[in-house]
Amino acid sequence: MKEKFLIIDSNALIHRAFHALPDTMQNSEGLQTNSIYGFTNILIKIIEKLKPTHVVACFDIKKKTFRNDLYKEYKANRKKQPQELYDQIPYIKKILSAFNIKILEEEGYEADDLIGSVVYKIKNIDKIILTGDKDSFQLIDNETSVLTFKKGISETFTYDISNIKNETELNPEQIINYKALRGDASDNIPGISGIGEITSIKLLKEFNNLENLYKNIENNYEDLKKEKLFSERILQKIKDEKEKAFLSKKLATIKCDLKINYKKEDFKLIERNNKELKKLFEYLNFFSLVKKLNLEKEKYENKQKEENIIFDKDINIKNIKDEFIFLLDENLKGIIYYFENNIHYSDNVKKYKKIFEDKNIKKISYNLKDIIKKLKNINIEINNIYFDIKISNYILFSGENINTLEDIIEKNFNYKTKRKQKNENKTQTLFDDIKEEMEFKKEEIYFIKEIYELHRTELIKRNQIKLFENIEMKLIEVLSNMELNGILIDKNFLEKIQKEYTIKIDKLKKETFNISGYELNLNSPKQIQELLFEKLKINKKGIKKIKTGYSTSTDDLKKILINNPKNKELIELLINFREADKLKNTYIDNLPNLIKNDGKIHCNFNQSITATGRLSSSDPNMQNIPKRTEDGNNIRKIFIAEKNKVLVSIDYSQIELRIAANLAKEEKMIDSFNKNLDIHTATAAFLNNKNIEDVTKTERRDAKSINFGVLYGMGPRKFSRETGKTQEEGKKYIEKYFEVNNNIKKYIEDTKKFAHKNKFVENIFKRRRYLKNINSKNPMISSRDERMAVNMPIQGTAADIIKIAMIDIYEYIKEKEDIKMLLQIHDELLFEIEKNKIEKYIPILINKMEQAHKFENVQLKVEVKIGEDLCNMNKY
DNA sequence: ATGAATGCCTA
DNA sequence: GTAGGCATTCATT
Repeated sequence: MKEKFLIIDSNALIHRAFHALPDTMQNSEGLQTNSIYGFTNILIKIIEKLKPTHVVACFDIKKKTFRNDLYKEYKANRKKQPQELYDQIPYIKKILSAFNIKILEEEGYEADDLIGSVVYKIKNIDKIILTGDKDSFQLIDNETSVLTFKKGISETFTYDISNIKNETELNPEQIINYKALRGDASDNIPGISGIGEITSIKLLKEFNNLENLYKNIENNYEDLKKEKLFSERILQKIKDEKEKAFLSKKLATIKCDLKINYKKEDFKLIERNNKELKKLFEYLNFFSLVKKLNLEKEKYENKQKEENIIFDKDINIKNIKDEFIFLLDENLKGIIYYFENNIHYSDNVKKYKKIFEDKNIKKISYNLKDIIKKLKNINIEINNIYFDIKISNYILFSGENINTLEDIIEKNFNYKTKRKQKNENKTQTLFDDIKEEMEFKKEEIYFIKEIYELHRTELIKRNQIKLFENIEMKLIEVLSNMELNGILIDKNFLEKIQKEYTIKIDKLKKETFNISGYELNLNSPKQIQELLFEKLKINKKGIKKIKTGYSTSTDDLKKILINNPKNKELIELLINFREADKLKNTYIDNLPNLIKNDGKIHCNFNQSITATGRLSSSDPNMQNIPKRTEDGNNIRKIFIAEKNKVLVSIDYSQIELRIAANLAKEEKMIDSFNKNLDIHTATAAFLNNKNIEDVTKTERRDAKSINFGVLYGMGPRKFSRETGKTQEEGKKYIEKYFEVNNNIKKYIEDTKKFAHKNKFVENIFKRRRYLKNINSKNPMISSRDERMAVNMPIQGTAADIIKIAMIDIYEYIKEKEDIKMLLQIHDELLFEIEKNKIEKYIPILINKMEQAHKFENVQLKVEVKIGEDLCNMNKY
């Protein structure tokens, strides 16, 4: 194996990490750890990547260096760094020792001088200098290269003999001459006044070094003046400031002749002390690093050998410190939990009622929403819902679509749980059922604890702990409550329309077959294609092409309707069949299966699915109940209020446009909202240079389409299709929109820039969305990510605002019997309130929703509707 | 049984 | 153009 010598400029890395990582990174004792973490992380990564055979870490001892004797102002401009930085250095040295990496430092010298001297002394080995600055470029030679960072500490770049000239326009040995002329503001090296980057490079290209430059200036001054390559002013300065130039050169020159009392072999990288490292990392709360070193797997395997489940005796609450990590059995009889470094099992959940209800004990688990619901069923309340790793996993890694406990464990620890192994090869059973389940849970509870610690560190590091604790964790109980509430169903009405729709659909089918001349499956796009485009030979021009031929979607059927009057009846029948069949299948036929004993439907709100922070709903999806068409809206009569109660719907008015106006600080939009104008009419007035009252219906519709379209990154093609304009007209219209709303344009551009640079975007609550294809060379793919990037901060901010409102409202209503929160439909909340209490509650609900977040420019606004069923809702 | 493809419902 | 859930058909384990 080829030998490689990694030489670390420790102080440079420590400073870099200190400023690149947030100061919120602390261990449980309050020690700031960002430098330690950054340094260690880089060290591990570089060792993995370069696989050096020898390593040394060089440190400054910064009192006064020999350079201050030469020039007392040297580095005098440097601010003293905060004490929090210096406090971290001892730990970095301890970590280096645990890695068995030699540390070099010497009074009166900088790390650079030690590096130079090591490079000079140790020959016949490839040397890589890891540093944060460019001073060490002067050391580059055939076997020495410099590895530096770009973008904080997230990317690296190697300078070596082959590329240094291209990158800096200078040879390594010219670097010190460059500093002699140009100076270095950060080190307070003076240089020659009035000579900057361009002139110094030009001078060095002409004269190569300082000595030769002065030889020429002193001997051929008049000739140089005549040549006019450099102005007389410059030449005079050079002449006048000779002393300063040579002093600067001395200051910039790395000393290479310090005595190094070691041989090459002394720097050899030997096996690290894992035990010591584990101890250090655990003290520092670096759980992700424990994992990175594969220390965790080792730990778990050892633990497994020595440990068995302890069946608990009566446990005393006082013995549970402040964290309770637990999982329940499916049948709610058993509980398995982590306590005093052992895994305990009890077959009596009820015995733990006091612990669950204790407000001082933090509850930690996976999928607490379902646990809360189960415990509620056996009359146990749970307080201090503290950490759910399903939720933390979503905040941290939502882009990866990993949601199950087994997958979260596998992702974090590269370990396949026994449950997952079993599921993958179904044939073999490890144990009998109870024993097997116990084995599975034992593993899972162990990993929940580890993941909790790891995720918590990561949330703090990314500054997302507030989002996690104040929004997502608090929402869990709210959602479990809504799911338990459910919404009442009018079974009689459901049975009635089921019969009606059966007849209606049958009739539509028969009429269709009369025209087509044969029976076909109207649900089969393939057979519809055959009928329309082959049997009837309908013109395919303008019809959307899809993988299997031509589309038969309603949109395209409507196009056919316009161009083929003779097929009008058939196409209309198909469209009507589609709508009726959809309503019957999706809503009427399925809902009865989901009604529980209380006559209600209890949908599931998923808190960890969407990419933007919204909730989603399933079984059934209560967020897509029809509304737009008359027949569709009629379906809503299925959902009713309980006796003596009403349904109250409160929805945010134009919440996304209000957010966009605030984020972009778009004056015209802000003004329109604050004057309480209809935003689409106002936009139309601006676009057409008209007064508000003169805006036509079409103009308003086009403006509405563009107002929404902009939030999604719509292009001229879609816009023209939606408004019936030509693409040319559409393009002009959009341009006009951005002229009028220039701040929106700027906001979109800035967001895209941020996304390209960081590969993620974030909303005002620090929720992130990663965009892994944003820099794809394929413009189809990269622009898709750009659109997602523009949309997420807006949609995601709206999502978090309504979550905050839900939390506030729940806090207020949770003990009350006469008001319940039933549903969230993205920008709307549905309540069920006793009829004679609506005047009491509605103003309070309005206030809590509108005050959920205070914006600087445009405030939030809601609208209220009331009704006895979801179809007939009237303005309040 | 499972998954891709198509289509349709919502904010 | 964004964000979802879900039903059906049809070809494939």
